[in-house]
Amino acid sequence: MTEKENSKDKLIKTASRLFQLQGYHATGLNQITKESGAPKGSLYYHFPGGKEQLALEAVQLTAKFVSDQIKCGLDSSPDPVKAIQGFVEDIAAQFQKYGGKGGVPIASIALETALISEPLRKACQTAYKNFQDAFTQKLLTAGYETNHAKELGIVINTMVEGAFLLSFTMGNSEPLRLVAKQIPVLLQ
Amino acid sequence: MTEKENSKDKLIKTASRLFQLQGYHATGLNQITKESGAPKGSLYYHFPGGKEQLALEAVQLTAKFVSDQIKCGLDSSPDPVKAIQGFVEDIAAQFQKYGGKGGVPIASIALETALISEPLRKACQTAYKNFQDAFTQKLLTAGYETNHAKELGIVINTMVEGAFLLSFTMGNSEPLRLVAKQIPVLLQ
DNA sequence: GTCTATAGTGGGATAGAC
DNA sequence: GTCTATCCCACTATAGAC
Repeated sequence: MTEKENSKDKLIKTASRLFQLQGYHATGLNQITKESGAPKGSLYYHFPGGKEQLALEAVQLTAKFVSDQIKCGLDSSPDPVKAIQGFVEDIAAQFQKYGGKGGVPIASIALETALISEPLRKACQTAYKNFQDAFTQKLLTAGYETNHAKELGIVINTMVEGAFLLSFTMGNSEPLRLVAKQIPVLLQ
Repeated sequence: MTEKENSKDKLIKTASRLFQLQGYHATGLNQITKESGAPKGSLYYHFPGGKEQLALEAVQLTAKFVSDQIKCGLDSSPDPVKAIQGFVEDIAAQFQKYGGKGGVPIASIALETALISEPLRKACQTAYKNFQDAFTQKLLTAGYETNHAKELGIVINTMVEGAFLLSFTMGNSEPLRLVAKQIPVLLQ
């Protein structure tokens, strides 16, 4: 295995960041190759499917990153209420650290491409399902009834996504913090 | 006053629909003028500020439409729990009626433009604030304490937006329906 | 108020050398 | 694996006639 980061990985990483920041249509392949530092001629070699394929792999990278972040965050406490609440508070803190200028993972690509690219829509769908599963698993481990845990996993995911979207738009972490505050009510 | 719809209104209405469906960058001014039926040369006469100004007025139109829809929906019952729950259920039903292909109001433009156009960001922010106020007012009328009503208004807004985004991406109204189901828990 | 033409830019994608 | 050149297309915006 190579120690150095190869061109393909650099392209995916940069694409992942730029798509999240600027959205799908506003991000050009020129900008991606330039900022990635990858050779300019290598894009269509690694991604014969062009922009769509690159976006697909970028979504998968973002999804894995976020998914790991959720699972790691939920390990902070055996109590699911404290763990999930703490996780959302962490997101709020992280949001403020970047001045609310970091973009919203997955959501931009999901909204822009769900109706025009079924592969991209499915990738975003899979991402969200994995997020939900992470919450659901935590609740199952804590003894929640199966169906209840599944439903709450989805609802928590919706709250976090919605709060992220609102905090981003308002330039203010209040929605994220308020969602964190309501977690105990929801999980009572 | 003119009985017929003027060109400016037709442009705003079409822009509002297309931006919601396709997003900001994927929607061209050519398509808007064509589908609106407005004279092709009239766009920059009515909107000297170009695409940004048109989008601004489109966001305001969408915002007013959604805001009225919320207020109207919340009038269905004096009980805030039933009213809000019924409203979210109505959204879910409406979502399914259009096969989940109607796009998400405000969110697409918010995500695509918040970092590149402060006027558009503020328009989206104002839209969300109005949505939140509608929920908050309902809770205040029902006797909820001021601060609690404000916080819940924001949280309900985040849940609806998040559920809309997830339902749209998953092509499934389940997130919206599950959020409706949790409203009584949240507002207990 | 509306029309046409066009400037000027940048997009995604391909071909063929190396 | 990488590079350069290039094609074709779409976009926003402006100028100037009517």
